Amino acid sequence: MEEKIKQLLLSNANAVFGKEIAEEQIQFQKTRKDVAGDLTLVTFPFVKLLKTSPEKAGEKIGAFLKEQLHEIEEYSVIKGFLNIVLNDQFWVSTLQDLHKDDDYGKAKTPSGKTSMVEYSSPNTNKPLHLGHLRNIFLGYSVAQILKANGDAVVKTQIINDRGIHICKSMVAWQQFAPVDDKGNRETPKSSGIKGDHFVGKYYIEFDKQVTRQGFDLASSWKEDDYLACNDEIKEKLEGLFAAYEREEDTKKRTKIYRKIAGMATDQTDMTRAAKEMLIKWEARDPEVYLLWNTMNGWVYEGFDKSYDRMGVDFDKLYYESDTFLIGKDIIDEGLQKEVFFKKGDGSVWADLTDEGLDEKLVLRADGTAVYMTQDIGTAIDRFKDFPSLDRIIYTVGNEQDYHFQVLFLILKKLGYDWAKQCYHLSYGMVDLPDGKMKSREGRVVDADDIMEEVVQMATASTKERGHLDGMAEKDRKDLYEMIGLGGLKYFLLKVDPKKRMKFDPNESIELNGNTGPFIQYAHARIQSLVNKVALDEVGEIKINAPEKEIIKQLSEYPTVVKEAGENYSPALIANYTYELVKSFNGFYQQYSVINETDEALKNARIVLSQNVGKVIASAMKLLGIDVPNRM
RNA sequence: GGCUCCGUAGUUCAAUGGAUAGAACAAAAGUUUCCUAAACUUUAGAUGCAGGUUCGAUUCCUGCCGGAGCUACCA
Repeated sequence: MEEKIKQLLLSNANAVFGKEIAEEQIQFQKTRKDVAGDLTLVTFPFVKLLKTSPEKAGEKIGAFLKEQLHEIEEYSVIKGFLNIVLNDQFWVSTLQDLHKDDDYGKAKTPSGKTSMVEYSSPNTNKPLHLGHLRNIFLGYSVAQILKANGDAVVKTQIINDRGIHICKSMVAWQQFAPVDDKGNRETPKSSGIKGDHFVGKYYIEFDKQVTRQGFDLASSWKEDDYLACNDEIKEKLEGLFAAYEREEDTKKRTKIYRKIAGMATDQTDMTRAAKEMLIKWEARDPEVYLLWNTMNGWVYEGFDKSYDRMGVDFDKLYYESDTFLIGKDIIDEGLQKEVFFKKGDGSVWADLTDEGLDEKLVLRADGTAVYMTQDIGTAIDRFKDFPSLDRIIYTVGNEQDYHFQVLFLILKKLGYDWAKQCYHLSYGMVDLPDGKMKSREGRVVDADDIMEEVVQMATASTKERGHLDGMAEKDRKDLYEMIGLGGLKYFLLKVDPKKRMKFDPNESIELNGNTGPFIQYAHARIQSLVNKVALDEVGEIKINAPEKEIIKQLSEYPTVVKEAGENYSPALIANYTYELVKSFNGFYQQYSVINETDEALKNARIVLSQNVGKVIASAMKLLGIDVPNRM
């Protein structure tokens, strides 16, 4: 309808306004709740053009439109706002149309675009945490939304299975894992710990031990009057040690301790062991490779279980152990082409100072790859694998904004046209009440734990309501999962992805109010309702104001799906659905559907309810959330 | 220090430059002979500060105050 009015005004601009107008001047918005109207045109933009008051402009346009369009019942002008009331017939046919549409909300024609969505880029040295959950749910949902908008979508994952951090877990396991009487080290199987958690335990152990070693080393330097250090470091260390001994507050003391240890950590035996292992790994040392394969295998077993519970999947996997080699080749080529340059120590850099950025390391002096090396390789590999690819969407936290700015720039400098089609879907961090999560220090909300917890909560509150008489045990279990995970997903997706969000593990995830279960409950109730009536033939339909309001909301759904796609924002879908459900709940409370005596009105309410249910299910599907028929 | 992002009810979140800044939770008070009360209805409560642009600013610009991130031969 908006489009119809827009076209009408544009093509009759001379008749109505006496001159041509620009499309941007025609601005619609939703009519305020307390004002009669279904559609509001903002008339301020015409004031200057027509040299008249906003009221007069509104009158003029209103009169013209009413004359032209039979759908317009009446209109009113309040200040700069032309409020248009559409007649009931328009809304009845709107309802009938969307009722017939099984794919309501989705694009009617393919966009012709192929989009790759990367979400989840786990390191294989520790289990997933709450931050990954936001990342994974966000990326999965964006993939669904892009599909709904007609894209062909490839869901992918980049598995960071190599690098110094992996070597740290490996070194720690070699050095600290308990050995049984047969001489075998502890494994996930022997310890009963899930594989990813098992490896993560050793990564944390590495950090703990290396910190202690670092401190000890620095202390020994102190004994020897910092013989091993230059003056600047010596001075700093002296100051830190003095502060350490003076400080009484344990927390601050720990902080200083870490700082001292950090300064010396690079020189410890453990760090050296990890670095040596990385070099051996890149040289494909058989022993190191075996260890690496074994430990990564443990982690994948764990990840698979987690992904399965999350209900997400991938079409194609990329491993950095493969793509870093491509990256290294490209670095060579880039050196030839003088996109990169080599420093005296052998390290390779990209000079981005002309672009207002700094120099960026792309290969270490010892020849090993850094993150950037493999990210270059991965991108190239992807466009090789999928020649029809139009764009890659990287779902990665905003702490890496700079990294992606640099990556895309380097790809462009290397001459890849598609670099401009790469988009960093940058989402805000999940904060705990006392700040950021630090996985290195083990200060995280674990993904498996939080999933389990929220399902437990869903189980408890569902049992409490007791709506499940006659339901099989298996179905109940599935329902608890659906509600728990639905609550968790909705919680993480309802917030604008770009914004940082807070999560308090002590306050459990809310299941009342603006939540997943609130929406799931509305769906269950609607199913229960429509199951009570025969729906084969829709007879005559009549609507009143309350029905009209909800039809209006339903009619906005396709626009919301489109906007969610354009903005990569599942939050828009979540908020829309919440508003829809709130309206419907109010309606449901006040008016009876199956006891309505006016047949035409009853028909309308049944069809309306059914389609609210349809849109709820469709919208939640786009968020990766399932909805139950009973709860 | 440089660059970037963020400051909205007690708390967690909304608001393409548009009308009287919306919800939820927490607080207070109600609604079950009736389609699932995980619901519904009331009440109270907010744009960090100071300027500027605009018919109109939570939104855009400048400064200040407060918080975060990046600025690693970490990932």
